This record gives sequence, structure tokens and C-alpha cells, in this order.
Amino acid sequence: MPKKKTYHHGDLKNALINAGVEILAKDGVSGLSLRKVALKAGVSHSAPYSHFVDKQALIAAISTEGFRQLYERVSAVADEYKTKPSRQMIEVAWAYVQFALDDRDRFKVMFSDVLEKEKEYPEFIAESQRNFQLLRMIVEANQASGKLRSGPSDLVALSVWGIVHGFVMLLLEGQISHTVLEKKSVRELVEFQLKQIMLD
Amino acid sequence: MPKKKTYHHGDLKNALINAGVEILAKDGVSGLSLRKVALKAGVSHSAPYSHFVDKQALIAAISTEGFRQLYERVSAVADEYKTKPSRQMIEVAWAYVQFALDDRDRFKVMFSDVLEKEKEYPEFIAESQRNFQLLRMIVEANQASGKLRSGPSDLVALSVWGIVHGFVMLLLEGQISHTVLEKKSVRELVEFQLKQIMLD
DNA sequence: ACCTGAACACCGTTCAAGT
DNA sequence: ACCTGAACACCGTTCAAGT
Repeated sequence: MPKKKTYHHGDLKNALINAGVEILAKDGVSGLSLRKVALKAGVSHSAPYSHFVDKQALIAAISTEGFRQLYERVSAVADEYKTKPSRQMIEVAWAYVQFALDDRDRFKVMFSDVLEKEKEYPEFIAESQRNFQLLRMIVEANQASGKLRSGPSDLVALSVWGIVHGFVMLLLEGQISHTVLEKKSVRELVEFQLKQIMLD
Repeated sequence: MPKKKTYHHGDLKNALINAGVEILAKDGVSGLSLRKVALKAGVSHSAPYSHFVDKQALIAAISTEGFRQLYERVSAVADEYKTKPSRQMIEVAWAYVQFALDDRDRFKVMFSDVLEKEKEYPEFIAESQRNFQLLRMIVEANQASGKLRSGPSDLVALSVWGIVHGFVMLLLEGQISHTVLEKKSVRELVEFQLKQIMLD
């Protein structure tokens, strides 16, 4: 019953971000309009401009928040499997896939458009680099335990990210053929992908 | 000097597709409007509806045409290196990357949205499957020459596609860190990616 | 069958005005 | 400083009308 007039007081900015995430989940990318976001947050259609210079800036904020949550999930899983090197990499990859599947349109938005004016969203870039550094550390742990081949950890991390990200993108866009999806579960396909590049 | 009033006669449909591709190259995804496409083709803003049920259908047609061109390029390269098994896979991958880089926004469009109503665009699906079958044949040739590990060719093809597609997507979205891009050229990075999964 | 022009609902953005 | 409401340009889509 609370949170009704709550918005007007302090944190409209975050309320707009959350409203955007909800609309993304319900109506998809094409259904995300600034006016709908404002309506859902209970303010006029021009109110968002007090907090974001334009629609792109709202999307950048949604993406930045998305990367923060992705970091939480991935680092939690990496921690959980710290003592099981044989499963750590696959479980981290699986967390990434689930994150994408949980909120498909937010994930798509996180990897589209936003970066057109690179320098304009330093928080977004910082959050994205933070995620890459996390992956890099996980890769180094896997190299140390002999699960991944040696070599510059940034390049190997790019390989791992690329193979999982590519799979996710193809899956989200419906590009993976029915005959393949009938043979293997998504989880099995991720494992198959990863095994191609892992040792043992 | 010809092709001015040419449109009105026979092939407005293709003229609209071509206009769309040009706008995509010049103004990007966000600049692609049905009204601009119509204007560029020299017809009224409602004329496109005689050929496409809605904007999605035009985008589907642009994507389908894109897949056709991708097929031409990839199959030409695969043919060219048919007698050099050691280079065929990398050159095919490089052709894919170049295709994406040549027309970034068209490539993005080819892998976004369109498939939301799956069954609605049978030509798109057919063309996309045709590309996958081509890749599968290339993979089988590479398995035969010992460049790729054995296993179900559709799954291995998915691996190869995923690793290259993931790299391209991350590159297009500016997600590959500057420090990595300073160390290696795009071509070298593609080779590095591919080597992770290839034998020898 | 193919195309036009008016019309409608919706959108991003700006700006003068209010608190 | 933050928000509202009117206004403007642009958009997707529909439809009656023209050829």
C-alpha cells in the first residue's frame, strides 16, 4: 500500500530506471517509450528530462544497472565454485546465460545502441570493464588449475566471453535450428560450447 | 540518368528494400523509418503498404536479402580455399567479420527483432537455414582434413558460428577493451578466437 | 492492382511557467 | 531544483479515393 506518492519526493531517477526495466520485460524493446516510463512512474511525460538528457541516457542507465546485477550474479557463482575448479567455468557461463534468458530484452538493450557515443556514458563503460576484469580473474584461476590453456588472460577471457555471448545471442534471436534444440537442452549446448575451448 | 520514374512501373518492392539498406548504412537503425524509405524511393509514405504488411515485414525483407548476400560471399570464399584446408576456416570467418563490418547496422538488423513472430517470415528462415547448412558443410570439410575435431557437424558448426558471431557482436557494440584492440588487429583477434577451437 | 492524401494515435524533445 | 502542460516535428498505420 505504500509507494504511491513516494516518487515525487526523492528518487524519481531510480524509479524511472525500474519502470523502464519492467516495461522492457513486459512490452519488449519496441514497447519502451519515455512517455510510458514516465506514466508508470506517475509523473508527466517531460519529467524524465530533469534526470536524463534524452532517451539514450535512460537506456544507458538501465544498461549500467544491468551490468551491476550481472556482476553480482557472476561473482557470487564464481565464489560458490571457487573450490571446484572443474565446474567453476561452466557454472559462471550458465549464470550468464540465465541472466540473459531471465530478461531477454534488457540483455539485448545492454548490448545494443548505447555505446554509439562512447565517451558519453563513463559509468556504463566502467561497469562493463569491471565485468570484464571479473571474467579475467576467473579465467586466470581456471588457467592456474589447468582447465584453460595458458596465454594472455585478456585474450583468453575474450574467447570465453565470445563463445558464450555468441551462443546466447544466436539463441535469443531464434537462430539456433530446431533440430539442434531438440537434441540437446540449452544447458547441454552451453557445456558443449565451452568444452570446445577447455582442457581435459 | 535513368532510374528515376523507373520505380512506379514494376519493382517498387525491391526499390524499397534497397532504399532501406542505404538508409541503414547512412543513418543507422534508429534512422530507419518507413516514411524515409518511401521518400527515398520517390513514392508516398503509404505506398510501402502495397508491398509490405508493416515495417517489420520490410525489415524482414532487408534481412533476408542480407542473408542471401552473406551466402554468396561465404560460399565464394569457401570455394576459393577449397584446396587449402589450412586456411579455409579462417578465411570464411574473416569474410563473415568483414560482412558485418561493411554494413554494421544491416548486420545488427539481421540479428535482431525480426524473428519475434517466428513463422511469419518463411523466406527469412529458409535463407538463414541455408546459411547454416553451408557452414555445416564447410565444417565437415574441415573435420575431414583434420582441422576441426570430430563430432556432430551441426553442433560443431554452432560452436564455430557462436565463437565468431560472439566476437563480432562484442566488437560492433564496442565491448572489446581498448587495451586488447591496441595489442592485436581485428584480423589477429579473429584468428586467435578460431585457433582456440581448431586442431594442429 | 497499385498508389495518394488526409487522418489518427503515439512518440521524443523543447520550453515557458509553476512550486 | 524539480516538475507540468502546451507545442512541434516526426513516426507507423488505416482508409477512402483515385488510376
